[in-house]
Amino acid sequence: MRYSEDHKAQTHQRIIEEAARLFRRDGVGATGLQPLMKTLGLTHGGFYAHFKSKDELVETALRHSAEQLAAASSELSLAGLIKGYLSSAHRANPGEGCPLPTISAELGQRGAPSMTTDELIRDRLSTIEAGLHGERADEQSVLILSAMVGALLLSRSVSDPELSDRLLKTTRRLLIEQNTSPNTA
Amino acid sequence: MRYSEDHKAQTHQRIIEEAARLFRRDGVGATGLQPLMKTLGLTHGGFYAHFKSKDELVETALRHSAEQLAAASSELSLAGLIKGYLSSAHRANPGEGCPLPTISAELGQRGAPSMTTDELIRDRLSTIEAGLHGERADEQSVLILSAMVGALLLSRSVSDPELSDRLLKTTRRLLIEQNTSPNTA
DNA sequence: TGTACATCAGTGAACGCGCGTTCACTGATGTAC
DNA sequence: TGTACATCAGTGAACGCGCGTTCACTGATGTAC
Repeated sequence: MRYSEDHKAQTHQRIIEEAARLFRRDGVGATGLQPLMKTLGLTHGGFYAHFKSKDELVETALRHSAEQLAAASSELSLAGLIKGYLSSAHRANPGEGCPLPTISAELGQRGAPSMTTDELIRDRLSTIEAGLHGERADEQSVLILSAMVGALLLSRSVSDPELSDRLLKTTRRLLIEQNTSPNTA
Repeated sequence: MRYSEDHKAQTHQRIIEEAARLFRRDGVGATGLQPLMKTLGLTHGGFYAHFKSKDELVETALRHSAEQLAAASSELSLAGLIKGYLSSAHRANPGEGCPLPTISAELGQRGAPSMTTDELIRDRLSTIEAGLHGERADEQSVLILSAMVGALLLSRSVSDPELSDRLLKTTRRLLIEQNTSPNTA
């Protein structure tokens, strides 16, 4: 069956979006192409009309996640960025959130670290740095990003909800106190 | 064949140690029981004389990693702990290092977060807190642990060695500067 | 001391399963005449 | 305007593979007599 002009482009985009969600929520290795395509109401064979391999989809989906996140946080103040990143909502929805705590370990272990991770991290560092005032903003931005990623990762890995809250909220409060002036928060 | 008295206990321990290494280096999902047993010069069927399931081994190996790490860092000052954690050696050898940056995301995604992760995190927080002097040592310890885990994770996920170094070394320097007095470092 | 038997860590084939990937095919639509 | 043909996104069976797990078996050693 032949479809309307932009039908393929739409399907292509739907695959990327669903993959970006599942890769972050369940992990890359734990996400099969067959279940992924089924979720979209398609059969798995058709996947290869859109992507050369699963690896190519991983790369594309990671880039999509990065762009989506960049767009969502571009208007925020530094305090707003930290609040959103270290929020219960972000913790509860890894599929819609930052890919760094969820899939960067796996990508590193795969032995094929992509440039996209580098770009994502550099972007994040620039955004944070732009919201800082001190002399060593470039250095402090590294500490802030590391703490945000680490705190979110740990808060999701823990089974005790109180410990999870403590990790998330304490990091959030200290980062805001130590890096933003009260009136701009 | 029947072996000497403690032979089984020795094999049991060898499985745990190799698993702890491979789970951290390659990930839990990417580590098969068949290759694991082969590495030890055994066949895969014998695995079930030692463990009920792979999940049980995961739990046991994680606990082993945690205890090993606790022992290795018990004598260190806070500055020493931070230096060792955010060192090139630790970055280069995930199999011998902290399990938090390597497998906690995967354990969280599996949906079966274990109490062992909680214990490991609480232990680490206590150790860090004991090395701090200010009033809010309990809060600051959370920030420090988050930053250490995040920085190590990111430094391993990146493809540009310069960016990796920047993440590792900047976080190390700032954490030490901001949390230890010069004479005790 | 010598022999028969019990033990059980480890063997290796087999199980069903889901994985990523390939490929001959389908059939609705667009194009050519 | 009506018909023949080309296109190609999507179908679904099949491929080899490695996974976790099961199980009947092996055979060196310890124990019982």
